[in-house]
Amino acid sequence: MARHLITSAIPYINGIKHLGNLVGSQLPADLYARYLRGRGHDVMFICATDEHGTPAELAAAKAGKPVADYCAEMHDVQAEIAAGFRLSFDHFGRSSSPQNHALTQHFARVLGEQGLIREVTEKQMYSVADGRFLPDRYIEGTCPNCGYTSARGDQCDNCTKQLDPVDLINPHSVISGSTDLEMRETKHLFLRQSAMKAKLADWIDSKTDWPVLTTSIARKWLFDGEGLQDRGITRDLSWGVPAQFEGAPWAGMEGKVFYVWFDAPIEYIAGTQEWADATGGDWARWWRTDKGAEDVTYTQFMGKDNVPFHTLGFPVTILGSGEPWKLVDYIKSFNYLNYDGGQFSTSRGRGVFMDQALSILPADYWRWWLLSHAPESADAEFTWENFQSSVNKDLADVLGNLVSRVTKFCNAKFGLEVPSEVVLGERETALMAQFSEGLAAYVKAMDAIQVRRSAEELRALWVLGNEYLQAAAPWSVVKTDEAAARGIIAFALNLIRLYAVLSRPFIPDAAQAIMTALDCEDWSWPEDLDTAIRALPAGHRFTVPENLFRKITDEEREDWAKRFAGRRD
RNA sequence: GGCUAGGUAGCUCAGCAGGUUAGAGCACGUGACUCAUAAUCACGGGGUCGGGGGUUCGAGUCCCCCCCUCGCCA
Repeated sequence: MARHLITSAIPYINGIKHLGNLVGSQLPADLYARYLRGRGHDVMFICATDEHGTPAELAAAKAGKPVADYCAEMHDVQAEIAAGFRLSFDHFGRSSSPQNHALTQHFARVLGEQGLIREVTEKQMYSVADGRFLPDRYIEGTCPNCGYTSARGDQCDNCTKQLDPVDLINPHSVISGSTDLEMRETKHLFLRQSAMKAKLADWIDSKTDWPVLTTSIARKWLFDGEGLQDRGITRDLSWGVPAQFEGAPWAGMEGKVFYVWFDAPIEYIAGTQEWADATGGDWARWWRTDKGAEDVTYTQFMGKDNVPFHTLGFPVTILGSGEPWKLVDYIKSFNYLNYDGGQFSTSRGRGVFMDQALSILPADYWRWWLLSHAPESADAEFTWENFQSSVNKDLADVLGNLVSRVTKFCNAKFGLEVPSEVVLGERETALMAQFSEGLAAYVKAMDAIQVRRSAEELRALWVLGNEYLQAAAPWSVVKTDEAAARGIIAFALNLIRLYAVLSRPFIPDAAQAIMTALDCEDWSWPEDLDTAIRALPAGHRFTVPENLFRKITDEEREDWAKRFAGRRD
């Protein structure tokens, strides 16, 4: 039994995420976590909400709520939706937790003591009326380029020109509307990533088995242009981890907090501490190599936009601390999922959001499609036609119908119990050989976290069941040799139990429905097929389950395509 | 403009340490079967692997140039 630490990139707090976000990190992480648990390994699967920063403040202001209240509410909303998708986190934490406050300040202090943080004085826009410095996004004015009156301090949304706040005509504070703005000197902390460049480069070079997507992005940031740059890790906000604290190796940082990309990954650790505090568990054995984590395999999942923070920023924090923290072993990154010829868009409400998805169909339908089309080698594309045909064919026809025809046939001819012991005849032995080969391919793909390939191999196993049944034809055999027909069905029922076990990482609800119908609780992984195929003995009672999956009709498909094309209501 | 990843059957994608007639699923056609959610199974049609050069006995698979798409950066 091995020990696996798994983290998913933590979703930002300002609203409900769309399917592209889901398939880029949380869902494949869940697949892997479930698979490893299924194999009997010890798994710690951590996720959280990323709550600090400007967008959270803006979203809270828009909702007319204090930012702390807003985040608390949205965390609960996201947690509920995650549960709806059956994401099996051991803990779904919050980057605003006391644990993360303390740990982020701990890392900042240690990094400061290691000489990896420097103070930088720069000029920034200050709002006298608001009594605070304003991030670029908090300033609006008229674009000097196109005349758009609501251009932001960092960029004009109308003509997309990159701007500096001082470029704006009639600049004003987004918070108060005040035009009483002035440039003032201010001090920020920078993480000296550049000092760790060689070490990071060696580390990345040593990861020859990582996805190209991961290493190529890391190398680009390491070597592109002038190479890896130091990055500011503080911001002028009130919502966040205070940058001035007792024992801090610097002064004058009052009113500033750490920037999200610094504290967000630290939440992986703090989230585990939250779990420990809630359950009485031991977090250190997962994260401290001096306290039991030396044999932990740590895998991170994320979309490609998050790769720089996980290959450079966070490792600088971990390695630079000089303390024995567990460093990531494997980074699985994903491309983007597009929606019907364009991008998913949170701001324009284009595409399907997680809550909407669940309101239309149960989690398994989405899990199956998303995972079997995960954007691994390139950006992938969601279309309703593809979704409909995949779900109908793979889930309803290939798997669902197999379970249905076997259980119903048995009930009709022999009643609601396994009608015979499993006896491996020539046909069954041949199938077991094929199955064994297919299972090995499935396991190999899962071990390598090849998501699409895994789905393909799993489906191939389902198909074997149909091939077997079709060739064995118990419905005609029963007319001349009832004992033989009983044997075929006993074998098929046991095959179905195996499908439940093997399919659980992808479609946990359907897997449970099968097991419940079979009145079985043996979820153990079929390390030995010959034993596993006999798990349900003769006379074992079962029930005929409701159809596992329904089909998506053309009318529904057209209706949904129309509904999600534009504005989210 | 720089960089990344791509451009392979109608659709979604595999394949790429270069090597027999280029694969899968879906869709399509024919047949089988009738237990099952008009499901399943078998067989078949269909691609000059973005374009052009080159290396090689041999190239979707390596090199060069060009075109197109997506994203990141400037």
